[in-house]
Amino acid sequence: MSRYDPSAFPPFAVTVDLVVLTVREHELCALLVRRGEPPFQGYWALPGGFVRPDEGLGEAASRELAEETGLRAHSTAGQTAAGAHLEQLATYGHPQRDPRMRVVSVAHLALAPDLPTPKPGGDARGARWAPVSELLGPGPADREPLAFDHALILADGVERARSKIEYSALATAFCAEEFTVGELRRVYEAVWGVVLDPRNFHRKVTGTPGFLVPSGGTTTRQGGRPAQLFRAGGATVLNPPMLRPES
Amino acid sequence: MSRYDPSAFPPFAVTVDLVVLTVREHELCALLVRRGEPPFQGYWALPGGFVRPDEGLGEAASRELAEETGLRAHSTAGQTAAGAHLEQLATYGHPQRDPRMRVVSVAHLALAPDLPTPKPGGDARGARWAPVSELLGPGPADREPLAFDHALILADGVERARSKIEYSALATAFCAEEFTVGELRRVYEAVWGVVLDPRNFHRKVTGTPGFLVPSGGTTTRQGGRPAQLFRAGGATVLNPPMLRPES
DNA sequence: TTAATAGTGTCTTTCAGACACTATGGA
DNA sequence: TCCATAGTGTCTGAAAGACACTATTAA
Repeated sequence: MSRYDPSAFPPFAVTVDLVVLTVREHELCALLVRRGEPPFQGYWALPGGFVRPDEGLGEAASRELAEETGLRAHSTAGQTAAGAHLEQLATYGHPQRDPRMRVVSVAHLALAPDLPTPKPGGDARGARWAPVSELLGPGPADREPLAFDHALILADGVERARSKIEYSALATAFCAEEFTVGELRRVYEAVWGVVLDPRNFHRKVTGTPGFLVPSGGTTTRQGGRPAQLFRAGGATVLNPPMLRPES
Repeated sequence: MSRYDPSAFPPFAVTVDLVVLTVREHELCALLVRRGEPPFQGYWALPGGFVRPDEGLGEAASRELAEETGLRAHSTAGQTAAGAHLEQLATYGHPQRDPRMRVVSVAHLALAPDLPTPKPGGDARGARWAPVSELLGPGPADREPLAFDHALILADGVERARSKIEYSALATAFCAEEFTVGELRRVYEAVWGVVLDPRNFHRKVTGTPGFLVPSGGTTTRQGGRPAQLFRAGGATVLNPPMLRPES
């Protein structure tokens, strides 16, 4: 009973699927594409595709992300100007998840700032940003289902994002290169679906070493008193963490 | 450019590899098996094997765990008598990670109580529990390397375990069905490689709702004053968490 | 002036960490 | 008796949450 018999392995197809999240108009949104062929023709699905024979899993995810959004991914450290955070999420391999053949999908999670194009992707298929609240949660049972097991993957990705912004500086991946404390707070509020105290949030976020560095300027783009502009500091883990309010 | 063309997908082999951790004699240990055939013949490796055409990824991991250790896995909730915790860890698919062919491995993490058999597995291959400290970290450069990318997978699994016992009740998966507070403390000390204050640990762990439930009895198996016996409570997330000492 | 957002200060409670002290068994 | 471990109490400092108050812009 050899463990790796190259002449007699069961054949699998391996794909990557992407949970691409952004914050638009105070709402957490996910990128969906419309399927142009069966199965699930006409359904909305997560972007994704086959892993090529000579590329790694992260490479494949990065390539798909660029094809769909034009974003360059930074899978290790924080993002820069035209970049997004990208990390592996989980792998889904239920034998019947694709009705045609055995497909194992390595899902990845990408966090991006609000993109200028409302309908991204140069592809011929349709694409849209859909509010996560309309896709998941205790919504009406008649809402449009996603293709394959993509609702499950999306739910896992959203939960990963919600929990990771507690202990890491990842929330800045949703912001532009320069942002205010208020804009960062609205990111947390949108991702968690809560309302946070602006004063406590300000004290906490500016008091966490390495989270934010002042970039010098100010802006009044949110109205009111001019707010300092910040960039993401080098820190990846937050100490103390930003704790999500309970229940 | 169809995304799922069943007639022209690149063929992959899909395996599961297991990071099986336990605590033996105050040390965090991982289960290794010796490879009986090339490549890496004679090297120590993580247990694992091919995913069968009709089984899911978690099923495959559970089957491999049972074959290697006799443990039944409980992948969702806490473990029971002869069970271990099992969860998906991450997927490794570098194109050259196996010299013979394209293999994508879905690694899983299993946490088990100290097993009665020092050399587990009814298989003909050798197997052993190896202290994690001897396999990872800034040890001597002449230490025996693991097969494939298994050192990387092991490091990721150990880091996952170290971080998960902070926020979840998973540390009880390393204990027998009934255990004392001191035994649980020694689990934390072994996994984190630190020394904890017994009094503060006791106060914290007994004050966290749902973590421990008294089972009524006492034991003196650790010497000293008789200690209360506990079972794992139903809680999966700990609030407040058990924070790992810094640096 | 009013409305809106930015930012500071202050109080209370909770909890982590340090550590004195008591309790209860075995050798 | 001594020694080991179990378990409680008490103090201090850090930080979260509630919220009064000031600051600075645009309409």
